[in-house]
Amino acid sequence: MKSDRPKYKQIIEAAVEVIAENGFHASQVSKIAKKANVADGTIYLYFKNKEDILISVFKEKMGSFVSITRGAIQEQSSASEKLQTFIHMHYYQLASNPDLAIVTQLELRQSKTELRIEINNILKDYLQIIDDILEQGIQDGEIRDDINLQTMRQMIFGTLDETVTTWVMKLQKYSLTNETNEIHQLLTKGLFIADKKG
Amino acid sequence: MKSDRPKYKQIIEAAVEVIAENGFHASQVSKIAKKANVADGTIYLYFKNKEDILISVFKEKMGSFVSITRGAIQEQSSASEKLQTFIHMHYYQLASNPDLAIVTQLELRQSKTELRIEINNILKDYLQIIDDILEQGIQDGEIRDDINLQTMRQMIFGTLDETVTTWVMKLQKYSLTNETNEIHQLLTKGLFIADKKG
Amino acid sequence: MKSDRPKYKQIIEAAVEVIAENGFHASQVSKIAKKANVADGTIYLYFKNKEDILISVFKEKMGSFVSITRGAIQEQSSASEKLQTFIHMHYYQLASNPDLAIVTQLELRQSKTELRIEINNILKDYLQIIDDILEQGIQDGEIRDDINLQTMRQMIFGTLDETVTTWVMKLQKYSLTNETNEIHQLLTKGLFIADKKG
Amino acid sequence: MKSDRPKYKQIIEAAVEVIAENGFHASQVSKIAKKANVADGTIYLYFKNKEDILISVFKEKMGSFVSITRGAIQEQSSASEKLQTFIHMHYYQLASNPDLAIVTQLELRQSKTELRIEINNILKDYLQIIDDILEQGIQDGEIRDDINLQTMRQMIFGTLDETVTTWVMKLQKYSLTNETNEIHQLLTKGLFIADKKG
DNA sequence: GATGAATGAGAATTCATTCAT
DNA sequence: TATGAATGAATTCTCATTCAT
Repeated sequence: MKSDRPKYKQIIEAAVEVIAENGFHASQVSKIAKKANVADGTIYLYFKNKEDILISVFKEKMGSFVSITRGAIQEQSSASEKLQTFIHMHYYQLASNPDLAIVTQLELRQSKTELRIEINNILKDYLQIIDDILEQGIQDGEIRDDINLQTMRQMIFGTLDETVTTWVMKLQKYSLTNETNEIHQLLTKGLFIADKKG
Repeated sequence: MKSDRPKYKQIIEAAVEVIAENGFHASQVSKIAKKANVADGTIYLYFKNKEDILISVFKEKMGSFVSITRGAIQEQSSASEKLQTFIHMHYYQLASNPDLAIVTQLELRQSKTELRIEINNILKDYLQIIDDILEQGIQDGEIRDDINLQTMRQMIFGTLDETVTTWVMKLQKYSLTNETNEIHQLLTKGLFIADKKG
Repeated sequence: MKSDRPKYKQIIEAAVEVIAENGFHASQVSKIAKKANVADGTIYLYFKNKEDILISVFKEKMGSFVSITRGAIQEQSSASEKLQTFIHMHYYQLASNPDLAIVTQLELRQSKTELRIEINNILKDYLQIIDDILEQGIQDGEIRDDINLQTMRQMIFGTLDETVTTWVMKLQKYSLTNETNEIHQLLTKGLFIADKKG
Repeated sequence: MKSDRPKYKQIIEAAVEVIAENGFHASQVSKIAKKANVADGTIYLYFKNKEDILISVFKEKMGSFVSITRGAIQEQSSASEKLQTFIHMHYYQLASNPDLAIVTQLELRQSKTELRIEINNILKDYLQIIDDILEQGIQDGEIRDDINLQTMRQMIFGTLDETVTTWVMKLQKYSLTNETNEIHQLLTKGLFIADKKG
């Protein structure tokens, strides 16, 4: 399996660094090869083309993202706690990998539309975690069942994504994980004051 | 003022069409010039460079977006109604301009990081509308004051943005404006069932 | 018309020189551009791609080849004289343009098979001259009518082509035009001694 | 002797097939290796480089061409019969190996100029057969002695070569061997009607 | 202002060849 | 001998931008 070969990982790691530093378009394949200590041509033994490197970085990282996040969540019982953990892990993992955060929030979006579709497919596994939490919450009577699950998931992911992008664009000057509680509050209880809801 | 000159609008409109159809990178300046019925060189009498076209499309469209949206909102009194109107107008305006939606949700994101900063600046006027609604809501005691206004705005914008992007990527197969109520509900009351909040 | 623009001819002439000197594959487009005193990109305003330069060189030169040869031939009356003139002109024109001879006899053959087909099409006008001579000769009772005209043409062209290629490969060390009479004799009377034929 | 080793022949045969099918330039060494069921590197134990494969194919095939042709010819006595047999064998052997015909008539010509010289050397043994026939014919008084032997040979070979190339490019749609008699007639008696010669 | 012919920088990718095993 | 993973040189072509008219 190609991802077992050591050079594969070498190239992936080099790519994250180089792309975060220079942006995708300014990241020449030769630059990535150099940082990975392989020949230019070697890249093409592992990746179809330059875009495939980007996709693969995302796939690879998303894979561990998913398993780590799932691991953390299953230690929680209620949907509320699970959501809290999801938010925390999302922020935590990106905050711990600023290079990766730059790649996912900025560089990955610069790809061609067709690529975006592939990216979305890879994202599905991750979004499924949200869906699972929501489903449990609905069954437990914790989460409202009068609204489309997909819509709820879009709010959650859209909110997290926007907050991370803002944080990246503000040059990561503040703690992202500190936002966890506020965001959890907002997502679960909404903008409006409860009394007013009655 | 340059935007009064007839060819300026011609080029802007041509650019929206060409970019929506081909994507930003595949939209050669010469293609835009052709569709606008001007010479290639003429583009550069109105725009600094190719990116400036993209920015200007966004600025131009955002300008009218902002004034139309503000117009609609001021007819409402409560923060809740205003937010509802904001959501509706956001969806409505993009749904009425599918080409523009493609440009804002997909193509505009493909720009270089430095450009994204400029885009964010243009966006500020639009985001200010959200902030104004939130401020009023807080003052009126309608909206919670225990959470950072910026955070709330990020949730609102992030949610809208994600829902529109999903809609564009799903090839606009369903009605976006129909989502207005659900999204308003979700944003204001949150995911969780009110009873559970106590 | 593009071939009227001065740069077109400039590039064609530069290409003949560069290709004759270096061979087609070793003739970088940039080298041709430099010799033609135009920018690399300018080449592509006049030619589809590198192969198109080669084709165009051939087309252009063949065009004048055809008209000059036709002009010379029409001053002759008998098929025999016309054939003699054809042979002479073929040798004379290539001997006067050693660079062109290298291109037609060696470099042009190195092109991809699909290209060879296009080359053959261009050649048709030239081969038609032979056919015209043969037809006249047959009608005049000068040339045998018991053999396929195409076959006769293949002998004539094949013989001329082979003699020129040999001359090019022997580094043009002898006079090609001096061969005219012998070749004419051979082609018209054959290898065998007439007496023996009876 | 390297040509005794089994993989040598394997590679040669694979090369003929691959080159005939794809053309020389599109015939990657790895493709030839795959078809020959050897590793890429193995090729280089038998051949200096990719061109050497092409040359060796030609050398190998030409070798058997020469011996088969010589064998057939020595059964004939007169120069006329020998020439007839030579023409027949030339056509027959290429018509029986369409792949080889493609390689000799089209692909082999696409090689670099230096290579063409080496090819010509290999060809010499074959051309010598023609020279031998001509020499005998001259001594026997069958063939004219007023014309350079080399020139006569060029006519013969040029004619055969052109007819075969035409046949290959016309996708081998007609019988090549059927041409034998006409070509023999033409070469020996010439284009012109005998009566006219006097 | 308007034109559009000319410019020229810039980088992904292939594939013949090598060499450690 | 045989392998095949790794190498890295080498070049076309595009297209945003300019500037003489």
